[in-house]
Amino acid sequence: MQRKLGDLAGAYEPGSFEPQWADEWAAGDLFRADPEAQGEPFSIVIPPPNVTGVLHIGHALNNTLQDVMVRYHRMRGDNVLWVPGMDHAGIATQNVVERQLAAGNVTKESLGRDAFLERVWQWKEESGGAIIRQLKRLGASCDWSRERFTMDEGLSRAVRRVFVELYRDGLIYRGTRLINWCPRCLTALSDIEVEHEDSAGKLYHLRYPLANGEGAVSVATTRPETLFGDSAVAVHPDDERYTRLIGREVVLPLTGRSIPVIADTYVDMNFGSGVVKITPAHDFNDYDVGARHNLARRNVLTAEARMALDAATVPDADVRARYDGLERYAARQQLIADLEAAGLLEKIEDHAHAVGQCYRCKTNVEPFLSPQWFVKVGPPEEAGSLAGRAIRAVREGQTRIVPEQWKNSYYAWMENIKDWCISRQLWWGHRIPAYRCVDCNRQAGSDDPQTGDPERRLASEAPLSACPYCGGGVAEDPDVLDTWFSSALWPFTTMGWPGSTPELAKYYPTSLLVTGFDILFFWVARMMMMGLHFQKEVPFRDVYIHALVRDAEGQKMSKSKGNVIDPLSMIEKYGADPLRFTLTAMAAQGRDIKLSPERIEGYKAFANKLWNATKFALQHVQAGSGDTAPAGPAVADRWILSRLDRAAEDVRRALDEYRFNDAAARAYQFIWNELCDWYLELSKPVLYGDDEAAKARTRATLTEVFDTTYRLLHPFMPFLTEELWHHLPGDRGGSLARAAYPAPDAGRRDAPAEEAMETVLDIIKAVRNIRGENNLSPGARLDVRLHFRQPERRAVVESNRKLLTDLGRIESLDLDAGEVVPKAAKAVTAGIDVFVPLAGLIDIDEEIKRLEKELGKVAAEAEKVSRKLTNPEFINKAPEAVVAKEKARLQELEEKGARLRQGLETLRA
RNA sequence: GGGCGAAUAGCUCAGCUGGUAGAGCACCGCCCUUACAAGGCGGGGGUCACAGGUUCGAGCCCUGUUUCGCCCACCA
Repeated sequence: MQRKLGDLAGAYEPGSFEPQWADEWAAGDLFRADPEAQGEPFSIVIPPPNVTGVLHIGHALNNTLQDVMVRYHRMRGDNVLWVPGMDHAGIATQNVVERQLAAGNVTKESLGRDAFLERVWQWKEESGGAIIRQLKRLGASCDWSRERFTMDEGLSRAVRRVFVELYRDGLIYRGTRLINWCPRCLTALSDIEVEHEDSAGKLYHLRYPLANGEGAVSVATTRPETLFGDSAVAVHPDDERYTRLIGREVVLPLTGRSIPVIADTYVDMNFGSGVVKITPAHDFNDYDVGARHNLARRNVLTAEARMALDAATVPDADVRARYDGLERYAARQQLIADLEAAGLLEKIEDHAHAVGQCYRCKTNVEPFLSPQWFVKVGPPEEAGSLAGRAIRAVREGQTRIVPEQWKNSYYAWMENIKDWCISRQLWWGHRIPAYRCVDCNRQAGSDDPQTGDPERRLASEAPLSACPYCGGGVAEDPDVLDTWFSSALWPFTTMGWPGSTPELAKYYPTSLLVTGFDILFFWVARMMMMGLHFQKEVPFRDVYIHALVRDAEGQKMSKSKGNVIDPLSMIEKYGADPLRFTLTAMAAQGRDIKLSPERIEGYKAFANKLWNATKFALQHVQAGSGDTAPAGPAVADRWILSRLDRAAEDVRRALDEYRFNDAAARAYQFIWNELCDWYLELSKPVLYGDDEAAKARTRATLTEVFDTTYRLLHPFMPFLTEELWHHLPGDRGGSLARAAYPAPDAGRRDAPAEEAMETVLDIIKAVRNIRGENNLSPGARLDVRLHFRQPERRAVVESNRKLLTDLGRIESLDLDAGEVVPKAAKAVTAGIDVFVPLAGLIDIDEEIKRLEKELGKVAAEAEKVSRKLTNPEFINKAPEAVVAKEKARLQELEEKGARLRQGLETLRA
């Protein structure tokens, strides 16, 4: 994998090396996981992107964060597995292909099921790989040899096994229930696949005449067209306005049917008239009320949400003829017109309310009575139920959710969970492995005692050709499973379950799941339930929930708004590394990311900085290729190594705690502010000097520091660091991705060097400050005189005289100044007074102003601290260490103030 | 109707267990100094939304208020 570098001469151009590295990484065995190998397991399964898509910015964030963790752990020497793959995304993909067909005026029905599925597979093969290619371009270090697809052979077998086992355990059942139905997709949906969008609707007040002719009751509804399906009207049992009516009957307009007035506490006395129409087949509340009162369920709609009235429901043939086949909203208009004509429309009010919409096509969903398959997930309070176990696992900390605030959402949802409708009337997906015996019909064993599905069902992993009970013919269930059913199994099916594989033994439970909160319920919760049931163990130890990426204005990105930031064009324009670094640096826990291209551009400058710094270092390191092993490093060398050691420790800690932004910021800060701004500048006097031994030492340090820095930064910017790393001298045989991550090293930590350098840097900063504040030219060389209040600092200054004079642009440096230097600018650092004699350079008034400003700050600060210290409460109650610190600080400030004042007096004199 | 989160410099945001308010960009001044003008050096700028409370001490903890944002929910 040694890659002969091109030229570093030019500027940083990520496009010139990123794609090559992406190819090389993907081609090799670099990221292949070996369950037999040594090392602590660290495993992640990718949240499988839909085959419908291209990489969007959310994927870029999600996979960048995973890759940061994966590369970090791999470099730490862990045994790492990152499983890539794709999701078949049943309803979404079917919709895409149907739309394509529609463009050619073809329907899936005209093609037939098998031919249609062939088309979907074909489409999957063509475009399904795009996102994988894009992930590679982003730098994702997955084990590409293990790429899985939710509908591949192995996973499909696992899905059938799971279905059959759950069915046998009584955890999957079939029943005719009121479910959410999309009249456009023509399929059932689970509760969470319905989105509730507040919209401006109307509240219609209708009059239902009393059967005895004594007037009418007023009924408020948002859905008048379901009137035909009414089985009762309900009032609250305590509502005195209506107690006399309970048990009487009203006449349902247009049908002539008499329906009872019932009492149920579900009714809110304060809403509308306090009388509610009860339509058990078209409303979830009414369904429950109907069940309590044993009311008939009259379905008045087709699957397409058109009116379909039978003679029992609406005896009047004319009425039926007028409504049958009318689309639901047309029927509403018709009904209002009819009621108005009959004098039964009291009023219409504006009324904002939430209407459920299909999460895939935004069509208003219809509560619809139909036979479906369900997973029995509750009751949540029952410890042994699927939901109960999933709740307990998080409560007991077997799985940790980060940031913790999401735990509340998880609990809240889990504790109110209802059975999961898993059948979909689609073609694309896992065919439900269940059969209906054509001959055993009407046997005992009805699934649902109340609504009754009187046909015996058989679940079988292998295709079934005859009924095992009677030998008769069987019909395969035409439906497919909810796409989330197979994703719920992802953490263990991708590892070879139902086989017992070395992968499962080594890598399950996975170490970490990185995902967005939008699929916490769709996916995470279901994986918890299925993992616990089938593996007797949680599917992941940690769940890191990241934020949503928004545009610079904080708007959710959407195609219709046109504010989508396309990660691929960002990579094209700025490079994958800057994009990755931006996303990582902005990934603060619990906060959405407002992304703008300018930010990425900013981090490209950072990459460029490191690129150029490397150019500088190599130019010198290569010149010294014949160096022998240097003697002990100089203080500046020890200092930068010590600082780097601190940075490594901080970055590691941040990553261990999933504080991605802190980790990125710390690496950035070290590289730019310590390595580039200081160390490289400090190295110049040595490298351009003529002390060969010192040069050799500095070259060795440069090599070591850059080597370690690339390792440190590699998880964030893999391409740049890999490229630069191979430019370093020596044999860099493998890939940086397999090199060791910097670990805190007591040998590098060097407090005396840090303290010594602080003295030197303080003097340089003081001189620079005087220069800048007095508007002296940066080129002007100054005479500087130092007075040592703490003589022990003299030695370090003396031995770094060259650094000081170069970086401070000092003409002459006098270490023997007295306490007072007339007509000089003055700065006070720890233990040292810094004087710059004016010698006609400095405007005395300007310098007086500068000193006054400085003194003002110091005095104000000293005043604050001194107030604190004269407060007996503080002295008595604050911890000793805090008091001591404040005392020291006050002394320091007072000393500094006195010195500055002295400087002022000297100038004024 | 519940729940969660946010409010800190002109802008975008950090600020981990309460102990000297930070960064990037923008701004001002001086510099094309032999890695980098995608740069260097120096500098200005904040009643930490508001009102109370706890504490020796609050951006951080508690209560309330305001303004945004999100999630969940079957008020017809």
